[in-house]
Amino acid sequence: MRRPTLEDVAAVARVSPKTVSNVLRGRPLASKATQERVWQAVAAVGYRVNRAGRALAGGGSGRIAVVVPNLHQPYYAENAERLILALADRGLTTTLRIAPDAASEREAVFGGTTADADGVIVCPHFVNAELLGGKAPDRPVVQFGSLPTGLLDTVVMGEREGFGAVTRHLLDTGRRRLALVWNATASGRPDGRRFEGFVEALAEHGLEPDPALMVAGSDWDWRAPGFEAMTGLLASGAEFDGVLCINDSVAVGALRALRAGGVRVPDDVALTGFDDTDEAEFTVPPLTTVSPEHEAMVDAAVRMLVERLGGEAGPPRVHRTGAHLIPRASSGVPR
Amino acid sequence: MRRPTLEDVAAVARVSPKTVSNVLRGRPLASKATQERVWQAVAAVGYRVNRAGRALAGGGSGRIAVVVPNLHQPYYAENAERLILALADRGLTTTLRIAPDAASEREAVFGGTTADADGVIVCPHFVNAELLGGKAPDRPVVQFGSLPTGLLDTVVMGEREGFGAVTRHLLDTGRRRLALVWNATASGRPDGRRFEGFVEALAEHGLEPDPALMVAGSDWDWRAPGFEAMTGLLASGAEFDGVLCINDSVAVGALRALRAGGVRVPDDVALTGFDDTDEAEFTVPPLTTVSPEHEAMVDAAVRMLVERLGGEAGPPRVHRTGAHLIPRASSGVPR
DNA sequence: GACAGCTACTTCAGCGTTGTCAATGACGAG
DNA sequence: CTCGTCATTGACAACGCTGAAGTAGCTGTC
Repeated sequence: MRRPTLEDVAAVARVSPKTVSNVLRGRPLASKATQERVWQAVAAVGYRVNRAGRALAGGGSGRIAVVVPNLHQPYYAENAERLILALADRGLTTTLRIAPDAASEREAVFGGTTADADGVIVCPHFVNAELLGGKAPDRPVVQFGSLPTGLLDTVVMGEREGFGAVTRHLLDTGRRRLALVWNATASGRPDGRRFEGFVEALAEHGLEPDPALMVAGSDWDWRAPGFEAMTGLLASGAEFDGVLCINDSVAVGALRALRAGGVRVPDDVALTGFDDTDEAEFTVPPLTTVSPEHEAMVDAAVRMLVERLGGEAGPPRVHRTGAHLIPRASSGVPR
Repeated sequence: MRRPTLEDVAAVARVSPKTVSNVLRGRPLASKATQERVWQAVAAVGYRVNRAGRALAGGGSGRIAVVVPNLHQPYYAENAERLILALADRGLTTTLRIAPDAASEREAVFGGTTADADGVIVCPHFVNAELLGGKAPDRPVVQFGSLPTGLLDTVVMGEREGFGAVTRHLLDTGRRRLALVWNATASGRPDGRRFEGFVEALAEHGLEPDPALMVAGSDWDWRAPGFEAMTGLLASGAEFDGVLCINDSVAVGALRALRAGGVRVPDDVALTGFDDTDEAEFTVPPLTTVSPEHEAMVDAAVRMLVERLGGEAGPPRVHRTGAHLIPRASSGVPR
């Protein structure tokens, strides 16, 4: 019951193994008639390419490494799922690499443990120009989200416009004292494109961010830090009628803290997240959030990767996608 | 800048490539001194094994396929994460295959699209003896959870005892009219080991399941079906003071339905889940659940797989793990 | 002192595929 | 009718690694 090889197909199609190989790779070298015969033979013997052989001979492994910091945060799990399925549609298998720290993320991008992949899509938690050491990897790597480094093809989400939109949404519904629950940043203050969107939207209403209302959890953007940060904010005695969280998971943590503190959402305080993860739809109350247009992001990432795999040269590209508000009950009109 | 091969290492260590290979594979054929020299040479040239070459030559690819129905359900995402990390600890890379339907799950187990993996760990949604066609695959496959088929090494969680424990917990805290929110089953009625645990625990208190209190969502065990099912139960006008859900995701959906219906948790109704996923800790109120002892399950699965990869023969084994109650506020004592 | 039985290696062929380049045949031009 | 050209296809040698089957050199044995 040996697995059929190119040679078996060749015997049936009455051509050389090399011709079978050419047909399979879609090379326009064989005549129509030969191609036809080869495909029939492939079906007849039930041939499937041996990736190891192909990889050894230099034809590529057909394998893509998807790199995420973890899978327990829905944001990463859901993106990994979308990417894996989209890659599978193109006939590419996925090696999923969990890189929980900067060193392993860097290593995964450059290829130590993912050396057998033809390309990489990294959902970065750490990547930046410094981490990359200013060097571009020697195979196609697409960065999925976060800030472009100028070194990698990058898909960026509509962070500024999205966060601006949700900020305006709160302002438009009468909220004025807006708190921010962020992840830990190097500077100790909220930063990044989302923060810019926030500041811009406030400015349109003649407002400025209030440092007393900006809090961050410990080192990771996740539910527990959101809970901690909000608990701290409540304890500070600060007054606010709206809370914008850097993402949905943080918002879920913050929501629990608000409820534990006896604060009603949305009656006393409006709450919002970002990312449009599945969990946001099933919180109580359902969470207003921002959709980064996942489909468009995944499409762009896979398309760019495939183009590079196909030999496309040129400087790193940046694909920008939009973002739109998903209003739900957590930001309902206050009484 | 060619990637170093066995031959490069061999040249430095002044031995044959084959000896280097033997040392790398841990074969006790070389002398201590030679082994030492080889390892130094490996470090010196920065050698990393070429998996394609090894796989072609028959030495195995060092790659394991982890098969899950999806990654958007936290149960699967969290298990995938644990499995991938545990496999990585053993030097095994993971191909993550998302198999959303029975056909692709079967195909992934038998090896069509995962042919290049040395072994498989499948978190099944469909696998059963019939689906497998009564045949065992020709490479190590470990089934992670669900019912043993007698064809695969299987890790089973403490479903019956776990569900029994949570049932007793509700009974012990005075709940008597217990509803069940299940996933869709072939029979249209709750079944399986968890259900057995439920029935047993009820019997200890001289009670029987009430068909009017058993509901199921549509075709998938997930938040929305939990919501639907609970909405239906509320609409039926049935009275109950406790709800046991087949898993945490269903419970999250049910929780939202309860809240939407103005039912207070836990004051009016106690609510419980199963699986101890991360989301259960951050619902409002936090969800009482059952921990299937993830660590033990993952350890057992990886250990069995590695043993099989190491050539261990013998009939399919079943490793049973325990389960313990994690009481939280959602099942707090009623007023 | 010839030889079996070790230990410590090496040699060799081949895994399935592909790139390179050569070979074949058909066909039109001269 | 011969020759060059183009369109097809084939032969061959890798790619990096490992299993099987060697070959030395040494020890101990009768």
